[in-house]
Amino acid sequence: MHKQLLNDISGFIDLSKEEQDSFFSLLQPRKLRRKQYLVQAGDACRYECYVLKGCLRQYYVDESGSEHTVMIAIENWWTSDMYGLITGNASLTNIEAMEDSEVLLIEKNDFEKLLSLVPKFEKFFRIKLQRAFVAHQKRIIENISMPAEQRYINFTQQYPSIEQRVPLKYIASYLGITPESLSRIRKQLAGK
Amino acid sequence: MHKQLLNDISGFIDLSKEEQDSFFSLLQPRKLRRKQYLVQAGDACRYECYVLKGCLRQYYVDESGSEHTVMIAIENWWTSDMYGLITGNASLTNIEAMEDSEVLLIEKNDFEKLLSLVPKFEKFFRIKLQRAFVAHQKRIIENISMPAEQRYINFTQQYPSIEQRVPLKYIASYLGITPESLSRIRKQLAGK
DNA sequence: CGTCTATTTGAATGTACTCAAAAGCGGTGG
DNA sequence: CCACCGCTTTTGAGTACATTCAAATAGACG
Repeated sequence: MHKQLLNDISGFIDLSKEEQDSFFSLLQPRKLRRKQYLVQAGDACRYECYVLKGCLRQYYVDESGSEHTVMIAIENWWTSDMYGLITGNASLTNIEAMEDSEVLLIEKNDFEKLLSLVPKFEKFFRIKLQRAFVAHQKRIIENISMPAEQRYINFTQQYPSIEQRVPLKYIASYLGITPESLSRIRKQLAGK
Repeated sequence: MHKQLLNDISGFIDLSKEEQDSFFSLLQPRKLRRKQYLVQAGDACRYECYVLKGCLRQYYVDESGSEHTVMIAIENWWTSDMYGLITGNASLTNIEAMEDSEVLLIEKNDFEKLLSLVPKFEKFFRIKLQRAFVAHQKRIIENISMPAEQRYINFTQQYPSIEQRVPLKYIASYLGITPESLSRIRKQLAGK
């Protein structure tokens, strides 16, 4: 069961049968419909979430009401409103399914229990977070140093075939540009 | 000794006297002159670095030779080229002292040793990385959703009095704008 | 004091934005 | 199965913001 997730984990730490079982016992499978929220800004973020199937987006809504895509999580990604999760405060972002999806949830308390009961998971998430750190720095560098066209090209390489799954307007908002600008950039690139 | 660092750590984990000592034994104090490199892009990143005093900047140099400031690390911050550190590959960024500085270094191998010998440090760095995760997401949101003027205002609030310490051109490159644009933004704001 | 670097200012250019409207696409119900 | 509706994407025109390049001014350091 949950072979996907186990594969992911065993790339970094070795779990005994018992550790696996106690981990799995904390996981709550859930199906999400397209457009269904996993987290809404303002609510507490109660879960860490692993995507088995489908596609979620995390987005921030600014004062003027515009949405800004923080993260696109596909199969085998972890997602949550990290701010809400670690502070216990209201979440800053929304997380919504863009396709009918299947996820595994770990409740905040269970997550903390897991970390203290099976310290190997401290290592696992530390490593995951280090990689996220590098990925975030990369995205920041791109944002501050590259024009939108180049950021779009990089995006399509990082998420191959995602354009067939996700409305372009969300990609635009991930890149920090308007849908109109993305449309023009794509037209531009098509003519090459 | 190293009270600063101990304070920081004890906010998150409790260390026994022995654990403290074994931790401190791994730390290498180093003084850096202004403009001295701690890491150069292309070299291996051998250290995790804690800033006791002074101010460092981490920056990326693109193909056209422009510098882009990824991070500004002042007192009590940790810094390193995380990519180089976790992969063992050549560093992607430079880290340079902007003031004469004092830092504590942990060699890559010692760092890994520490994590396996004293698992509490897994927790400590996991928590640090979670906070960095949130901070990075915040910066990404700002980059994709706010005009340069607002990003600059936020920056001055996040790093109060840093403008007295750091040349403006590095702040501009942190914000992803040219020094000329920052100059105009500041002029603009001054007239309010 | 002089030199080197950082910052400011100006003018022209370019990139991305807004607002408005048209075209395309997908799903639903008759 | 087609027609319609709502949402996404494209296109156009005008505007705003930030850039480039060049030059002047100001500051810091030896």
